[in-house]
Amino acid sequence: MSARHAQKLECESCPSKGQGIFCELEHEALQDVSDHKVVNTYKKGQTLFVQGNPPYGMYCVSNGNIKISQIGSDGKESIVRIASAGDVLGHRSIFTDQYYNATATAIEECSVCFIDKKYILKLVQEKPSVACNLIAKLGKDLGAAEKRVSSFYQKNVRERLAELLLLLKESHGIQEDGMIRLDIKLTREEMASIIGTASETLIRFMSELKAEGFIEQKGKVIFITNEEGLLDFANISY
Amino acid sequence: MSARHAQKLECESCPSKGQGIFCELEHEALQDVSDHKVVNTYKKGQTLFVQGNPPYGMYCVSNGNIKISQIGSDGKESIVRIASAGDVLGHRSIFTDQYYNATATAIEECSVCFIDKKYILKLVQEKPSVACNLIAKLGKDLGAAEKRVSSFYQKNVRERLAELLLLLKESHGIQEDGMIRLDIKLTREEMASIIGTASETLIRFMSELKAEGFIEQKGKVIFITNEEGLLDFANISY
DNA sequence: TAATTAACATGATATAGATCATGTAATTTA
DNA sequence: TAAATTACATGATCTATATCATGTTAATTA
Repeated sequence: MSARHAQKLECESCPSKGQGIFCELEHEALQDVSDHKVVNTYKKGQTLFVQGNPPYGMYCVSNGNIKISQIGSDGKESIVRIASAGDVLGHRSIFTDQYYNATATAIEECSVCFIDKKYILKLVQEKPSVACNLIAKLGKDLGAAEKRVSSFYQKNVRERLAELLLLLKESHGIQEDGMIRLDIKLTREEMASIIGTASETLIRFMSELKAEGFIEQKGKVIFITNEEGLLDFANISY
Repeated sequence: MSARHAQKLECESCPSKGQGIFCELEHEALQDVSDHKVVNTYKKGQTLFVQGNPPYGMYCVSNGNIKISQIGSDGKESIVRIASAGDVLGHRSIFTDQYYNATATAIEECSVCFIDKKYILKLVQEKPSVACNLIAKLGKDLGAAEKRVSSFYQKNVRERLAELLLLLKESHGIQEDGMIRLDIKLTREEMASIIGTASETLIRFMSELKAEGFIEQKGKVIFITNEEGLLDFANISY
């Protein structure tokens, strides 16, 4: 195995190091994690796990974006979360001992480490920092999910769209030429299924935001040109 | 202090023992938890904590029902979760180090133990079972929240109402005279703010369900008389 | 590079459910 | 116990947004 190859596989040199749940582990412990994981790459559209299947372990995103979605009985896809570098996936099902209640799909090429269920359970028992970080991650996800639940009731589509753009700015925004580029490629269909609206309706409001100078589009890439303005009518109170 | 009074205060004899996050602790450790908590009683309408305030500790419900809600900028209340015996509250904010993003209000008389932030952080470090149970609780709550997010998109009000009634049956249902009594007193306004609809709309669909023989009402109390039927058109796929 | 397919865009129309209005029943409060 | 308030109930109307329709552009695939 070449040195370059080996390095690429180590947690120690993971692009997401410092953001993940293992960030407080000392060198040896991290090496041990490294030895217990498998790195997988997924192409756009490939699934990591599928709703209804039993979980065998946890996924840890090294790079790339992954959508976690639920399919309704009518076939409608609802995206409940987007996981990026440093995020974990499938952790919920391991600890609640349930089948996956969502499907994880790569929305672009990405590398994801898989850690066996047994090992992660052991790690949580032995390394309080891992447990605490996992609790914090779940807590943040829960907070975000609860915020979304109330947004559905309290906000109209236009407000939810502004909110989504601001959230994407937080998680994927990159300052560029005096504006903010959203470094994530979502189709309008996918964006619509995040805020729970029809794609036509989403596109209409995107056009409106463009016309009003809040955002710009270059191909699929979205730029936020007036954050203040978006914040203003996203109607965010917290 | 009388023996009866003392007993009432102990975790060892808590009505919620066995359901909570401390259920795997041995006698001494549980006694230690017991020594580090304060029992509070709340009357209907009183708040345990309020959106925007900083958290000082965690709440552990001994008995009674508590609503966790978010108030929108327009004043609309959205109930994101209901906590009952054995549930914990305010845990999210402690570990994510955020202010409360919701308000907890007693919807009936209830007893709740308060555990100091420092102590619970220490406990999670030292007792893996507590950490694991907390992870599992958060995981279940997250799963439920994500399910609700997709319900908003994939289901109409009638389906969400049926879903709510079935969820309340799981958490608060009591078999009684060949039907199931929902042992929780929610106003129609509150029920509406759980499924995200106007109270008038909720009442209309409740009347419909009554007329169709799925439920019965005696005053405020709701009985489920045809669970199969509800399940049938709740459109539940998981 | 042409052909095919998927994504984006916008107009026209339909509808689920919000809002407004009004009345009754059940709790609280005086 | 009466008065006042809050919750429940149902009808009438309005509106935000879904759905249908059709065309254009961009991205795949042959």
